[in-house]
Amino acid sequence: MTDPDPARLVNPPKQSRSRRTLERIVGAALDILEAEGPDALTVQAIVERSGSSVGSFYARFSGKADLLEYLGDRVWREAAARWEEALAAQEWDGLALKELVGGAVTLLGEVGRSRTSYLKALDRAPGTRADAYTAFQAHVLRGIETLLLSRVEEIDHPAPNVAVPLGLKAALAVLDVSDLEDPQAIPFEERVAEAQRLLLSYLAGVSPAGAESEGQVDFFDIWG
Amino acid sequence: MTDPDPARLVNPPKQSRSRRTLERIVGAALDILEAEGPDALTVQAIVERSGSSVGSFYARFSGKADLLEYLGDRVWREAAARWEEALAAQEWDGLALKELVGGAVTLLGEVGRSRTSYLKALDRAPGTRADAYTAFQAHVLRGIETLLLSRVEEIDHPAPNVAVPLGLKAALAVLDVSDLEDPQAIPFEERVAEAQRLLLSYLAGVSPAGAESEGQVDFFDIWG
DNA sequence: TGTACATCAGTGAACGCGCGTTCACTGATGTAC
DNA sequence: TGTACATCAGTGAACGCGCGTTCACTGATGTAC
Repeated sequence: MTDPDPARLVNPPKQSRSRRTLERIVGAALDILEAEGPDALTVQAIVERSGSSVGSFYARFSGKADLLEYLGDRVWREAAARWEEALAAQEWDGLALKELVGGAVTLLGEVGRSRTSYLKALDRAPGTRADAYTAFQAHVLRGIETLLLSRVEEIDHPAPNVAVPLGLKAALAVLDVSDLEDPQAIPFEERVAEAQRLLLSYLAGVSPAGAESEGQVDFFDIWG
Repeated sequence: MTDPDPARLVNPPKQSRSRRTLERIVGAALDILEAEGPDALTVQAIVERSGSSVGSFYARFSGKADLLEYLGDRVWREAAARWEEALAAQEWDGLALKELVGGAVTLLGEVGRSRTSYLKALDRAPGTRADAYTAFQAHVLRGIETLLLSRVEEIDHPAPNVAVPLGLKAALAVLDVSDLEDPQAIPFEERVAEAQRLLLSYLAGVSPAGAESEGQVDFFDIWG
C-alpha cells in the first residue's frame, strides 16, 4: 500500500510526450471507473477514451493489473495527503470532547463524500486483491481514534479503547452516503448532526445541549 | 425481488431425476459462491462440482443470469422466512424500550452472522444488477423499526423517525463481522453488548445500568 | 405383460465473443560530429 | 547549421484464452394399446 517505489509499476516516461500520454491514460481510467464502474474498465475502453492506443498502454504498464495497483497507490497517496493536511489545519489541543467529536465527525463526513469513491471502485475491480479503500478508512480512523482518546478523562464509557473505534465505525455508518440517491433518504447535513449526537451520547452519555441544530461544527472544505 | 413466479427463471423439472439435478446445481453454485467467491462462479465450475453437464444446466436455465436471479430469489425467501419466524417467536408487546433494544440488536446480530453471506456474494457477482442483500437488510430493518417506534414515548431523541433508522444502521455497523478474522478484532459477543449500549444511549440518553455484562439479552438461536 | 412411441433428461465437443496481450511497423525526438 | 543514427513513442491488426452458449446425439422414463 505504501510502496516507496512506484517505478516498479510503471515504465517511467522519458519524454514529455509519453508523460502526457500516461496522465491521459490514468485520467481516462479514473473517469471510466467513476462513470461506468469497474466492469467497464477494459484496456480498450481506457485507450479509446484517452485517445491513445493499446501499444502505448503496454509501453507504460506491463499489464492491466499493474495499472490497477498504480491507480490504487496514487489515489491512496492523494487522499492520505489531503487528510493529513485537513487534520493539521485544525487546532485540536484545547478542545473539549464535545468539540472534538463535532470536528472529527465533520471530517469523517467530508472524507466519505470525497473522491474516495475511486478507492471503493478500485477495490471492487475484478482480478484485484487490493483493499485500498479499507486501508485508507483504517488509516483515517486510527488518526481520529488517537485524537479522541486524548480526552479519555471525559469519556464515561468504561472501556474507551473499545468504545472509540466502535463508535467511530457507527458514526461512519450513519454518514454513509451510498443510499443518498434514495429520494426519502435523510439529507447529509442532518446525518452529520446525528452522527455527532450518537457518538457523543455513546462515549459520554450526554445528549447535545440546547436546540436541535446546535452542537454541530461547521464544515471544513477539505477536498477542494 | 418478491417474484411470485419463479417459473419465469427456471424451466420446471418434470421428472424427479431432473429435480435432483437442479438441486445439485443450486447447491454447487452456493458452495462455490461461499468457498471461492463470485468470480469463480462459472458455468463450467458449477456443472463440474454438481456432477452434471452444461447441457443439463441449460435445460433448466436459459442462461447464467437467470441462475443468479433464481439463487437470489431463493436465498432471499429462505432468509426472510426464518426472519419472520424469529420475530414471531418472541413476545414483544410487554417489553420496555431497554428490553426491546436488547432483543432487536441480538436478532440483528444473528442475521448478520447467518448465511446471508450468500446474498452478499450474489450482489457482487459480475453482470448482476441484483441487490438482494441490500433489499433483505432493508426488509429486516423496517421490521425492527416499527417495533422500536411502538415505544416512541420512551425515546428521548427529538426526532424518533430519524433516530430509529439511523441508530439501527449504526448498530449494524458495530455488529459487522467482516473484519472478524482480524486477530485483534473485538469479539462478537462484546459487539452485541456495545451495539445495545450505543443504541440505547442514542435513543434514550441512558447508559445501561449496573455491571458491564448486564443489559445484554441472551441469544436466540434462529438460524439452525 | 409386452411392445412402440413420445417426451424428458443428460452428454460434451464445438462455436463465438470479449477480453488482455503481443508484435511488426511507422513516426518523433534527442544526440554526436 | 546539417546530417546520421539511436532511442523513445505511438499504432492497430492479430493472437490466445476463458467464458457463456449451442447443438447433434445417446439414454431414461412415461404412456397408449
